[in-house]
Amino acid sequence: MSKSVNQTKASIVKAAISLFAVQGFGSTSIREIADTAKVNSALVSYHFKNKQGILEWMMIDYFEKLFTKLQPVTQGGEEQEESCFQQLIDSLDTLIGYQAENMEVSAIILRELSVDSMLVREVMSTYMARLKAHFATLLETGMERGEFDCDLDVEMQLIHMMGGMFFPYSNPQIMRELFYVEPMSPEYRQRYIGFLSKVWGYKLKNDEF
Amino acid sequence: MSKSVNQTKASIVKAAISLFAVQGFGSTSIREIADTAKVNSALVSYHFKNKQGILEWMMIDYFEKLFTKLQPVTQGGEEQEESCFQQLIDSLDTLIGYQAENMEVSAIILRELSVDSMLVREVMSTYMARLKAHFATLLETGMERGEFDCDLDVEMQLIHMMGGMFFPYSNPQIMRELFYVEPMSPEYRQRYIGFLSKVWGYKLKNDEF
DNA sequence: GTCTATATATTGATAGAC
DNA sequence: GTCTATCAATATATAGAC
Repeated sequence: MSKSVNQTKASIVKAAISLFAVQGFGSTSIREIADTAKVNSALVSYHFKNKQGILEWMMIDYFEKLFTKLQPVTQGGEEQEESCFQQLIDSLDTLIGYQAENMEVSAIILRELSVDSMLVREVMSTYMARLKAHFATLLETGMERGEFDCDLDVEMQLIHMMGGMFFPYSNPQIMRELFYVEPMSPEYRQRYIGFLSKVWGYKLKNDEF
Repeated sequence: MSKSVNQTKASIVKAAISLFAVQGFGSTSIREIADTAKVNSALVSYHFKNKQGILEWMMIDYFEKLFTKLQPVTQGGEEQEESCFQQLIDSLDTLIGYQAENMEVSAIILRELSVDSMLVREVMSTYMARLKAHFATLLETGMERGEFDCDLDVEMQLIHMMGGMFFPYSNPQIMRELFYVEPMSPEYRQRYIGFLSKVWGYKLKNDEF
């Protein structure tokens, strides 16, 4: 019985992550990755077929693990279950925490999602669509239940919400050098969730005031 | 008297923009740019020194023109001048409009700002810092004047605001394929500004209710 | 699974003629 | 400013031994 993930394969991925993160996918060569991982460069082709194969593996692994952590939305009818507001905050917290724990991969993926390729389109139509659906469901059922303000454009709320969640992990350098915050730290996560709770507190329906 | 910007130089930039946008800076070669621009590849080195030189030219040109359009904040003491809230909305509208008019370059810059290089650090410490200062001033003076809710974390508001503004232009593909909106269109701009006005309307101090 | 060796193509960049 | 010609470096990818 061998290790579930090959040691060489793991070290290639690890090296690729650190290189892609600082200099970008396109500016990184297979040889560079192999050297950093201290493995023979031919092994990259063996394990991943080509450079894009590493990125593909990285993206799938990232999203599969993410969806393991995201609790499915409880839409069930009756009492005692969590409010949509609470579920929303929990989901945001999970997503932010996950991005913080995987800063480099998060940044790589968000960056590479802005280029045009077959791989990107596939990730977009599967994982990103699933992620959007998750938050859309929360927002919509929350509105049906009267938990949220129905006056606001739902799609715009989603866009604004996603922007707010992704941006700090898409451009951590901006966070660090411009705002002097470390998006990787638990403090940031807590601060951000606190901020969101407060902002949305204002948007809850009247009886919340 | 010759043209202020060399024709060849302009066509190289134009070609580089379309290539960088779809396949990324690192995955684009000088030859590819030259071929697309239908100019000799040696001219790229002549006009821009190297590939990074094109990106540098692109960034400087982009930000210089942006700051031409952004109205300086009027902090002056007395009446009759615009409210900070209105100035904020105006600035956001300008920035969003500018990004929409320069979709490809906006996406390229936001993407490349997430890699680590000397150029990026310089752009960050000059232009991005200036942009942050612009919005920070608006928010802070607005709070001093009692136009905004002072309970909210200012820095977090800035971060969230920037995220919301940049994200759609950083990842236009997500907007198109996930939300079915075209961030380049004037409709989107209007819709987004309308949304923001409404959201912040809730956060204005009490006498606004 | 890992290595050596290598084929083949592409890269960025420049020297020098026009 | 523009071109041709070219170099040296580096790229990806594979065949075949171990």
